[in-house]
Amino acid sequence: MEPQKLVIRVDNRESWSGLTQALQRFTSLDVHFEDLPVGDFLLSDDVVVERKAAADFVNSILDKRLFSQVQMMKAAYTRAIVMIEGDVFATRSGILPDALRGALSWLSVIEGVAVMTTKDPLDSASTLAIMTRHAQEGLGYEIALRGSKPKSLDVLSRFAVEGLPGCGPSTARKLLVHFGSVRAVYTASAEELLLVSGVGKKQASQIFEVLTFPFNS
Amino acid sequence: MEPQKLVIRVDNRESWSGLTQALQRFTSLDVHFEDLPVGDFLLSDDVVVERKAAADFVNSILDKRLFSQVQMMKAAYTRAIVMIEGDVFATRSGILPDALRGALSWLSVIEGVAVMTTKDPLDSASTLAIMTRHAQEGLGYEIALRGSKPKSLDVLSRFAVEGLPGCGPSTARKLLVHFGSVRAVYTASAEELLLVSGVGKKQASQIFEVLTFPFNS
DNA sequence: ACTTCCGATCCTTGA
DNA sequence: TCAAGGATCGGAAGT
Repeated sequence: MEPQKLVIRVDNRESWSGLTQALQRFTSLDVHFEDLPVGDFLLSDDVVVERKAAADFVNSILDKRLFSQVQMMKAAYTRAIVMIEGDVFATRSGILPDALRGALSWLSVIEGVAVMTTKDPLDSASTLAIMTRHAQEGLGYEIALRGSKPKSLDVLSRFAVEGLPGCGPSTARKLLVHFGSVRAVYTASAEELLLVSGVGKKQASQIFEVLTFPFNS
Repeated sequence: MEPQKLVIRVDNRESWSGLTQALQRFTSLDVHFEDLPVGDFLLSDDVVVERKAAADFVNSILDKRLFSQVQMMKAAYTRAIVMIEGDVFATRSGILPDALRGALSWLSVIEGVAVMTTKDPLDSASTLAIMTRHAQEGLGYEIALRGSKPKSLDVLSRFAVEGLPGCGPSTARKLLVHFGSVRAVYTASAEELLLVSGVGKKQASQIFEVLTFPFNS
């Protein structure tokens, strides 16, 4: 009997792309289109792929999109893969080579996100086809190797607090640890904010001002 | 005080290579030579790297060395990385492209082994230097989740509210108009949020969850 | 991601 | 005890 087709779920934003067209020509694959909350391809319930052209990859570093995207992917799925199409070092864009190496190393070594490089959309499609088979037929049981269970809310909390003036990653974390939740941070008085180390008089009043500022129309 | 040097342990078989020479010129690194039982570089007690020139990589697929080497690396260390120097698809060696893709996919998707591709020995050295720092110190700082911020109060208010899940510019504005201030939005209950047009049941509960989620560590 | 730069915060001093 | 100084940290902007 004919082997059952593998289902690959593709985000609607990718539906027009050449890659996706190529993907549909694989008889082994059943291509479904959906609105994926994060990522571009779902190879199984556990494996998500974000695909970026080389230039996009560089841009997503520069504007910091990459980092939040990766955090979301890790939060939502047990295995996250970034697929880079083309040569990132060839995109002359003023970015330091060490910044690129840093980003790639960060993905692999720190975040544990697999990086897959491809030559062009056709290569990407072929690679996705194979990865889909591996993800669905080759994994089966050993998903356990990602240690801690994902906590997307931690990321979202930090994201929310980093919206405050003068709050970067470090101060955001301190505030959350001190107050215990986003809501507690946002209901704090200027004096309470002042108690957090790293937050001085000036910053405390700036934050408080934003929180209580009466919004006009 | 001066930061302590990072120790990278290099297998003796690699000691003569151009890569290793380049590695020794990094002032941040302290290069130790040893007889490593498996792999070519130890970035920390947990992270091992096997470095292969593109042609070697292809050969190790053909004669099945790759499979056992990876198994041994995984057995001995918690994180294994394969560094491929050069373009594997450029090595005309009769191997089918799909066999290469299969091997790369197998490493990433099934074995959970990170694959790092580099252009040449110098690129490899720079990459190893950065990976070593990441393996031993992590980033050493935290990365920002958002890009740069606006400065005027009303824009700042919107910006703060846009940190909530599913809140773009439009929804943020509606929430602010409805509640009157950032603080009021952040103290709202799920039911109150639901009253705002554009916010449905699902989004209301998501928002509420982020607000009240107890932050860990 | 990395680098550089600047201002705020914090910490030490010494009167 | 507190103010002024300098060392340190964290955020912003640019590549």
